[in-house]
Formats: sequence, C-alpha cells, structure tokens
Amino acid sequence: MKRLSNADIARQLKETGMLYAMLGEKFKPRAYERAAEETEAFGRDIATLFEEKGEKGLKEIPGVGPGIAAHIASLLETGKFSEHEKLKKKLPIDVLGLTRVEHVGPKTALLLYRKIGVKNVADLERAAKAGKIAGIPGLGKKTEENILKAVGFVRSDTGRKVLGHVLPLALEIEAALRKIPGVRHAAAAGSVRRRQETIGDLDFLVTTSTPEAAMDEFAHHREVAGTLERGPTKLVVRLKNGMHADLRVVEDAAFGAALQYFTGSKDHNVQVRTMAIKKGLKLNEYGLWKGRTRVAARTEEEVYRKLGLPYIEPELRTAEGEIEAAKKRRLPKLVPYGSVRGDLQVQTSWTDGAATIAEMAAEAKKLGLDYMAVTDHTKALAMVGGLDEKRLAKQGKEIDALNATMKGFTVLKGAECDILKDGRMDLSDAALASLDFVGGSIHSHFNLPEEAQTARVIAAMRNPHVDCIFHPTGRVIGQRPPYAIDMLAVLKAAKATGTAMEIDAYPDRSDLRDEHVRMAVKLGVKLVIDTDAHHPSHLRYLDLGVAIARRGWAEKKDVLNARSLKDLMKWLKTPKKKRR
DNA sequence: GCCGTTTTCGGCCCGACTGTTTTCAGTCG
Repeated sequence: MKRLSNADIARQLKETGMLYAMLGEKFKPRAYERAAEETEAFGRDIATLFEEKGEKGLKEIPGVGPGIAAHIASLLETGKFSEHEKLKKKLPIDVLGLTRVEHVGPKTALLLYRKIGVKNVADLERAAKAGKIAGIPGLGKKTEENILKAVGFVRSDTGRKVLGHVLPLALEIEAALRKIPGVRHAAAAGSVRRRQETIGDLDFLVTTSTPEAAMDEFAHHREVAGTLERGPTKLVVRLKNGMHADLRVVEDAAFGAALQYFTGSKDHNVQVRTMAIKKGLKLNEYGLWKGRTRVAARTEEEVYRKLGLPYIEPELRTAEGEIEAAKKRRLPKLVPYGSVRGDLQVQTSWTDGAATIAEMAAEAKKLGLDYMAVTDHTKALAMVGGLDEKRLAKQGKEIDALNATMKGFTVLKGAECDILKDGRMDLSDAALASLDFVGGSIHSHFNLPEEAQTARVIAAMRNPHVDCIFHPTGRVIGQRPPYAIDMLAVLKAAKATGTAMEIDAYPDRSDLRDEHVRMAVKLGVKLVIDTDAHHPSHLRYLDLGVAIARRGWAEKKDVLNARSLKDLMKWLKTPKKKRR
C-alpha cells in the first residue's frame, strides 16, 4: 500500500493523458486530463477512500470510470500502473515539464524527441541554445527563439500567484482601461473575476471605438514589461511580476457573451455550451446563436436567461453543481462584498502586531467597520510575548478606556488562545469567560497524526468559552502544508458544540478554504470572516475572505460578523449548546 | 476513457494567433 496524495495521483493521470496526446489519441487525453483535475480537486483523501470502499469507491470521483479506477487502485497498491508504464517505456520523456514551456505542447515535444532526442527541459534549453531546433520540419528560427525565452521563464517562476497578491493589480489595470478615451466597457475576466484562490494569468476585455489606442495604452501601462503577441483583437503582454495578461477588444453588442466566455471556468463553459447545444443553440464569445441569428449577447444575464438559467455569480462558475442548482432555482444568495461589519481577529503591539489597539481601531473605523475584536496571542506562544491572565486583564482595562472615547465603534475583548497539545486551552476558564470573543488556534505540534490532531481541536471546541477555531487547517500557502486533520469531523463537532469556524482572509493563509466552507455551509456551521491583521493595512483583506465564503456558497446568514454588533453579542452570550 | 432529458453506443466546446505553411497544424485559453 502506497500513501499517495491526491496530487500525486493527479500528476500520473495527467502525464498519461499527455502521453496519449503525443501519440495522437483523440479522446483519451481529455478523459485523463479531466480525471486528473477532478482527482486533484477531490475533497477527500483518495487513498483513504480506497481503503474504505475499494476500487468501486473510486468511481465516486467525477470523471473516473472503470478504466481509470483500476489504474488508481493499482497506483495505490503498487505505486504504478501498467498503462502509464507502457507509455513511459515508449516515450521516456518528462512531458509535464516540457509542456510547461510555452509553445511546447505534446506534438512539439514528440517531434523534438523523435528528431533530436529532447527528453527534458534541460535538453530543450541546450538544443535551443545550440540552434538545433530551427530547421526541424515545421519549426523555424522564430520558434527556437520563443522556446529559449520560455525556458528561462519556467525556470524563474513557479506559476500561479495567490489572489490577494494579484487582485489589487488587476483592479488597477481595470480602472486604467476604463479611463482610456473611447472605451465603453472594461472588465477583468478570468480567474480573477471568479476570485479563485490562485491566479495563473490575467484577462481583460474592453469594448471601444478605438481599439488601437486601447491596445497602445495597455501595452504601455507601468506594470507591463513587454508585448508577446499582438493581433487586431488580442494583445498579450508580460507583466513586471512575471504574469501574462491578455487584452481582448470585443464588440459592444457582444460584451456580455464575451465576458461570460472569458470569465470561465473552462469546465463551467463546457457545461453551459453543452446545455446550449441541447436546446438547439450555439454559444461562443460572440453570442448565443440560433442558426445565424444572435439571440443574446449584450449582457451575461441575457445569455443565461435565454438558456433558461438565472444569473450565476462568477465565484460559483466552477462546474461543481452550480448549473444544476441554477436549473432548480436553488442558487445561494451569496454574502455580498462589504457586508462584514467587524474584524474578529486582530493582533496588536501587545504581542506581535505592528500597531496599538487605538491605531488598529482607528483604521478599522475608517474602513467603515462597526467593531473589532482584539485577539492577541497567549502565553504558550512565548516568542511573541503571548499574554498571560494578568496582562490580559490589564489589556482589558485599556480597551474599556478606549471604548469610552470612541463613538460609533466598539472594541471587543478577545484572544487568539493556543490550543495545547492535549486539547486544553492556554488560559484559565475564568480568564476566557471574561472575554467577549475567544478564538482557539494551533501553533505547535503540527505533525500529530490525523486522529490526534482532530481530537485535539474537537476537545478545544468542547470548552464552553471557545467561540471560534482560527485558521483551521494551519496551512501557509507556499510555506507550510496543512496539518493532518479530519475536516468533516471537525465541522460536525463545530455544529454540535455551537463553535464557529474562521475564514482567515490573510492572503497566504486563506483558511478555511472554499471547499471546506461549502461543507460547513451544508452542515449549518457558522462562519467568521476576519483578516488576522498584524498591521493596519491588513484590515483591507476582509473582502478576500468574503470571496472565499462566496466560493463556498455561503450566504449572509452563515456569517456571524455580517451581523450587527448587537446581534453578534446576542449570539456570543447565548450558551454554546443553544446557539443557532 | 467517460458518460447519459442524445442513456449502454456514439458522441466528446470553440476560436484567435503564430509560425511555417502555400492551406494548415499546434498551442493556448
């Protein structure tokens, strides 16, 4: 038995699909690619699923049928599967690495292998530098140059970036496009518009009377490093941060159809288009067509309506049940941006925050919030000077004094209290009882086995004073993987004990993540959206947390701090077992 | 290889741009 992660399995399926594509297979590549995507995104651990339900259980993964289920079973039992082994023997090349290089797809990779024996990115770079690519039938000097440049990029960048690091730039470019004379509509489309967790590149759309002027402006934006492609309706640039950005000029009358098309996701569009075909229609970026007649194109609402669907919010367009829900008129009414009334995780200079309570409160008030909980660390986190019971009481007095001076804003007394290894809390019950809002966090013993880690968090939830579990998976994107925890069990315990779960909006945390939020919403678990701010500027991240909540189908009623202070306090003062 | 209001076989999303082509294949999104 091999402990392969979902991502490990996905990688091998993806490679298999790619190898089939090289050999010119027509439909297998797409089938393997789809299975790989679904495997990677699957909410549960597939090795565990296999242990519990065997090969049959694997068919619960969308896109996995009898063939691929057998392959995954073989992978989990032996670490390999025959199909993949055979293909690798025939084509012993790093096809995943090679196809990450722009301009190199499966066909070019095959050609390069057959003609000059290129097996990996290092071979590719050597061949390009030695001028061995130009002259191969179908490949010329230009392709060789492009490949050489692309190899350099692959080596310098890891690819996708976290939403919170990219969104401000995308919004800035969008605003700049709107200001260009002649531009009527401008919008960021793609994964940014869907507010996905990570972003690969940026897509912008404009409708304009002067396409050349719009493209020139875009090409010379201060964040643009250079132009990669330019045609009459499409411009591709490389941004200074290494990402690519597309600008497309579309017809004003078809802006809605284009926006729908370029917003994606790809899988959502496949489903929508398939639906159109079934109704005898055709959908492309120019509109929804019945024969040669355009029946909808101006707005997205119109396109969806003519397909018999209500408008589907971009965050939901992931092909994970939103079309079915739309058909049944059961789409959630997503929690709106800007609807969180107060930040409930804020660190101050009492521990590792950069600013005083008064400074953080002033900034929060300026941003239009009504309240904020001060949640400094507790004594177990000695390295940041975590608070003990005595200092916590002293801090409480400072908060009382501050509240006496502030109008229209309330500072709540709270703590980010460590959950000790055995599930006990780092502060006495009496100290916790004196606070308005208590979050429990794990900051130590990240490597406990799943069972122990799960029991530890559930024990903390049983404490009558713990209102919320902070950053429940503990991951830091790009730095630290999530700790092993049975999230379904944790969420069920949250429901049973009347404990809320945090969506930590800090960009590198984004924790809970969307798929867990969706589970929580289904179970009726209450959510708290906050920023884990350690600096006044971090308080602006709140809407990134709202984006996660929206991707998880959360409504306003699911989010505790979308409530007024009065209603929040009412909930917090209700004994945990009786909370609704 | 998967899947089903087209349902157990016969389909599988669609178009722009580039480069090397002389009519189109490959890549990308």
